Amino acid sequence: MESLKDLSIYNSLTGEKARFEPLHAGKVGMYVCGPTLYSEPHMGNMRTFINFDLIYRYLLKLGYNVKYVRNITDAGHITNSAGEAVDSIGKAARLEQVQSLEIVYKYNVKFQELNRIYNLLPPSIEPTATGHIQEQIEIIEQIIKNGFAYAVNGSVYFDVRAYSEKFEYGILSGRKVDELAEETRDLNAQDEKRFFADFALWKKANPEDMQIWRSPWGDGNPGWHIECTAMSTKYLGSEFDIHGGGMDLKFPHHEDEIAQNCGSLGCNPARIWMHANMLNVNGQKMSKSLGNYFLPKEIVEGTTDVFEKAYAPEVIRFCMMQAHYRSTLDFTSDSLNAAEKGFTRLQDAVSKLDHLPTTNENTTPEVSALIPSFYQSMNDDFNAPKLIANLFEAAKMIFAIEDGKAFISKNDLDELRKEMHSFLFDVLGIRMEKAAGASDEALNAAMDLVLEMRKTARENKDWGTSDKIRDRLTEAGIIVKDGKDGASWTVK
RNA sequence: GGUCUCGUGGCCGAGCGGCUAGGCACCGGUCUGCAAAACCGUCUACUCCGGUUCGAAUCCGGACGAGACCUCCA
Repeated sequence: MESLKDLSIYNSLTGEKARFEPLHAGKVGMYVCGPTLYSEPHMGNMRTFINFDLIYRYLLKLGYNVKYVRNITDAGHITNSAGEAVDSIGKAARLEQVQSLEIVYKYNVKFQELNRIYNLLPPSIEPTATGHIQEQIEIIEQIIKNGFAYAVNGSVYFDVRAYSEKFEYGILSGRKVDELAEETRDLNAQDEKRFFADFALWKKANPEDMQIWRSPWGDGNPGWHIECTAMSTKYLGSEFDIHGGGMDLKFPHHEDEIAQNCGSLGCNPARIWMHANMLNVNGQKMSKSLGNYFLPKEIVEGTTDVFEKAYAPEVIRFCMMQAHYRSTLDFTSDSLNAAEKGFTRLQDAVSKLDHLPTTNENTTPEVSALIPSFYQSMNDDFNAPKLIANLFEAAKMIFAIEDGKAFISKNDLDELRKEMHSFLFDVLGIRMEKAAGASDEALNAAMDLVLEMRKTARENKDWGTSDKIRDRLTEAGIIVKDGKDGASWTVK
């Protein structure tokens, strides 16, 4: 059984899959870059968070005691390479004529609501950048003390050249310091920096900034990358197991985090770096200008023009789980509809688990192989699509058992039910509640009566009445289906 | 321009050197008063050109194509 817990993880740092060995037996420290709350997270953001939720859930499933830290960026990102002040949060706040704290709070409430809708487990801690200004200042002081940063006119920059004499800048993204100059498109940003690749740790305040803090270098605000270094260190220590985020954060954000950690504490913060891939919509990266941009809530409510109909959050999550976290995923009406259909099939099979015939004979070998396959798939770098294929195999076997073409013992059935539920609900995080309609008792009672009358009509071969009831109900939005065990209905 | 991914059947997507996932659609069948649904079965792909190998979708080289990052971005 122990081999069932032999997890391998792909490490972006090495470009290889390796057996996972936690730094401290039985415990995992994981840090994931969370949302920047100057707007509502879009569907692409959600995919990353959902993927790390899956990873968190599987680590828990394997019995690890996981400390999962996902930060909230609520301090403005300060500079771009051109050296212009870009205080995203302040900008959005002024636009909407409110205080920055107010806008961050507003979007945080929305973000937490999305977490519930999409069934994400709450992380162990969700620390905010603004709540850790002091820690950030202390890290910056340490980096200066170690000789890897310098202060200029109230700002502090990381000294990439000094750093690269002792450490390797670019180990994560495969960049070479000497080559960085050639690949930078904009070379106008020299201004205060000694070297074009240097990046801000602390930026002097502009008069129009909405968020300003005091520091040893004067009033200002922290650089974009330093908050993660400060918070990961505070909650997980100088070195921990897993650091994750979206692919687009690999450079410069994560590269600079490594530099800051090495520059202050002498080591790479994480043993394993994991990067989740992007979500495409209709073959292209989600973008407002392409018209394929939508919010996680809009697709659930059917209020986006990108798709013709609404999709349940479980269906969206299921669709996402059918692609590996390291692959790009394309959302189209076809892929979503396919996921919806498949999800229903799996749902049917799972519900049959509760009243499946068992035998005293041996369980069919194909059925016995099911549970180990679930673990093997997930142990292979969290291969959820493969797990789902295994679950469909299980569905097929469940139908076969029902038809008497395969067999399962009582004990094995109990075990299969337990593990299928666990992988579906706990690991994939997919809810399988009964479809809507069941909540309205009056409607249920009325439908029971109508279907009973129709049943009588059918027994009398009164097809006219029978079909009239079905057609009128269809018009009213209620679909009636005649099965072997009588008629069933769903609201559509 | 630089760095790096990737190119799988009608569509979405696993695969990491031999045993050729899975879902959806299509088609065929079972069931059914009809319809729908459901279940069963079928369909055998790997951008192109070289190379390595007994054997390649899978490794190497090249071409073409797509995308990401280099600038706020999950």
